[in-house]
Amino acid sequence: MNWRKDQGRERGYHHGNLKEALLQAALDLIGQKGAAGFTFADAARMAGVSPAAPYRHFRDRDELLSSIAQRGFEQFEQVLGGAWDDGRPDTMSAFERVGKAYLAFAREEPAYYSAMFESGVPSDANPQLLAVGERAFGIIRAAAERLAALVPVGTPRPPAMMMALHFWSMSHGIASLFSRGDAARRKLPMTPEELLEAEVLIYLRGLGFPTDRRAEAAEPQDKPAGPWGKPK
Amino acid sequence: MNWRKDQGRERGYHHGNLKEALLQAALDLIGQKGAAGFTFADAARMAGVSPAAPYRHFRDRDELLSSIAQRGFEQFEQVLGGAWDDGRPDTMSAFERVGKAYLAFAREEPAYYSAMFESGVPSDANPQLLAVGERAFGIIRAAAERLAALVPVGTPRPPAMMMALHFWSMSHGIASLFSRGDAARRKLPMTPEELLEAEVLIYLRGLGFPTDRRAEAAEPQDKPAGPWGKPK
DNA sequence: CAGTTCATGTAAAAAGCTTTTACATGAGCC
DNA sequence: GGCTCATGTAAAAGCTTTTTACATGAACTG
Repeated sequence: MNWRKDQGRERGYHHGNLKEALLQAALDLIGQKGAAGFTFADAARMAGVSPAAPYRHFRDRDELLSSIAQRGFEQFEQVLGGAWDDGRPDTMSAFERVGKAYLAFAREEPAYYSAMFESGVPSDANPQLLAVGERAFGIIRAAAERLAALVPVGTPRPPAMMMALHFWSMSHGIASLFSRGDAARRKLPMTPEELLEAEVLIYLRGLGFPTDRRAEAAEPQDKPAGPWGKPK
Repeated sequence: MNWRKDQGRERGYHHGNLKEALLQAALDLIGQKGAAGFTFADAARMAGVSPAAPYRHFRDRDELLSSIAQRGFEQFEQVLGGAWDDGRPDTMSAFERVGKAYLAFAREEPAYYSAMFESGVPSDANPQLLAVGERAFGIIRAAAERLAALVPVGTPRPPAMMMALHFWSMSHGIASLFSRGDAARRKLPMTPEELLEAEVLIYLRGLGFPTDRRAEAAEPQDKPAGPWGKPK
């Protein structure tokens, strides 16, 4: 049977780039029908190969899923890292960007987000997945550490790790309850971004940060020159 | 073929309570293999009937799943409602109970929690599911409203609805990231309960609540005698 | 109590997915 | 040109889902 029907020109017996095509197809399918609905055979069909072909590149359906989760975390790390930008031009506004970037990723890449957090793929399915997940969280933790250093004296200062977990759970909670593409979205009196921003603001106020949004610029050079150049 | 092999005594051609048995079986299976892994045929087998029998009680696999989600929300409503107990003996401690109850439910009933929030069942799969979901959230919102009434004067007081959404997303974020039975649990420097309690405490401090845990008892009789009797 | 009815179950079958095994192809290499 | 091995295909077994026709017996009905 001819599997590569009419999708572009024939490429002959060998596909040439099947692994990539399968990853892309699976991503599309997850986006359309959810992580649960996606089918190995469907991905093969979409790539124009026989149902057995994918087994040359992935041990089974789960390995394909975890590969997508891994790729998702890689992009996630990029996005969060870019948003954080080592805390430039100042910790507070960079931090705010990270939050927005988190929600933007969940909204714009629901297929990746779904594979990463809602597909049932264990976070330690393979060492690389675990590692890249840690790196992504590491960005949130780095931001939390910089924020922790700014907590006004006289206020109880929780461990930076705990703050990072708080930020992560706030973001993930909002993303998974309200910021997804599917019909699970509840009707909100505001956007998820506004909801998260308000939540973080109240939380930071609870840590003693000044309540005025403008006061955030007053970032003291508390540590004598970290590894980051001064913002120009 | 004899479907009702050796599980207890024979009950003859008719099962007698198949719907209930299927719901129970499905719940067990979801608990063991996750919402994605659970199979309609498996539930039938576990109930001791033919693979076609479940179709007499559920339109398809999805309807069984959403029935479980609905039942889960009913229990959730009970648990949260019991914990809230109309804010007795005081708003703050009752509120704290609700948070603990939320996480306890997620941990002790992972199968229900999974069907409710991670199975891909749309929140409006049927009107009753939507309704009971709203009622459960309504408890959180009621608590948020009572808390909002206690926000000290001079502090910006966010809409109670927004506070409720914040509490929900905090709880759900922690539950779904850290408080689940499966291997997705990350290693934490503290329990999920402690994590949530700290998060809520900081948030409340951000709303102007006294930071001292003991000060919480000082709840003014702000409204002249609500519908709740005074705690004995 | 006999007879009928109807909800509830079974059997069988079609269609599709997963995964394995044996075989086919052809790209890259001596 | 001829090997060799990665990469595809075909075929098959064993699942699941879902439908259709038929079987059973519990509960009315007269």
